[in-house]
Amino acid sequence: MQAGSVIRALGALAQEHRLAVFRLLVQAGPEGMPAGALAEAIGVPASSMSFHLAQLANAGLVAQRRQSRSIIYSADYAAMNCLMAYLTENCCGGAACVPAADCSPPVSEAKDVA
Amino acid sequence: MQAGSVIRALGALAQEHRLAVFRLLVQAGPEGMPAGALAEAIGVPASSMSFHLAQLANAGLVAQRRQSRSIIYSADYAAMNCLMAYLTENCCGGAACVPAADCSPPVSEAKDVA
DNA sequence: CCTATAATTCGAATAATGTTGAAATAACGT
DNA sequence: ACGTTATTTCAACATTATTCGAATTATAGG
Repeated sequence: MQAGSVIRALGALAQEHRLAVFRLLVQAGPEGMPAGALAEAIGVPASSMSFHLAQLANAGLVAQRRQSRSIIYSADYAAMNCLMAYLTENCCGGAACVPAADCSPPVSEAKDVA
Repeated sequence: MQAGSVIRALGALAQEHRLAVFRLLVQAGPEGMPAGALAEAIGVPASSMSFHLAQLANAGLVAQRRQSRSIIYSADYAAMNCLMAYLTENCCGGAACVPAADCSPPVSEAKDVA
């Protein structure tokens, strides 16, 4: 995976609605969900959802197929795997960066640090 | 890890210069690198680098410490691990999404798209 | 052919990010 | 205190993202 693709993929996921959509699609499995259902689930107008889905598709994170009048989107698990692989190999130095890591929130998470 | 933190981390890495900086810092190891060296390595003015480093720090991906006149930045491996963990658990469904995955570029990828 | 449904594209406003030089801050040596 | 070096902060500007209604395209059924 090339740096350019990685940046597109990261950028696609670095947005509230799109991250939510992608997670919905992962949960939905290979069957996927139609665009309209996603728009309703997330609570954005159809045109906005279309924009976000285009970003995810451009990043290669979702696939689309037409089924009658609906367009069904589904998560591309392989692409997600590739992204993870890149982050592991090229950003984490080829192995689990650090033995364990806690991952529990340090304080309140409300104000964030500087 | 919270969705908000994840979005900040993804957004921090979803930028050419910042991804490059982060990878440099990972390579540099725990010793890290001073801001000036990073600016020169990437080829951006000091004020721009400062901006990007602030984004990475805000996302919790890098740590900073002062050493004499320099401020040394270093990758926070644990944070990267947490991000990976979130992506795996919440986006890939708790396991390696798909058995293998090829990850080889489809065409030339030389020019990269937009 | 006409109507209804499902999505996308267009366009134009608003918001968020990225860039940079100049000024401010911090640490050091003299 | 002064000058030098290393970085950050400020402020103005440029670029890119996001939002969403209206218009458009595509499919299906009478």
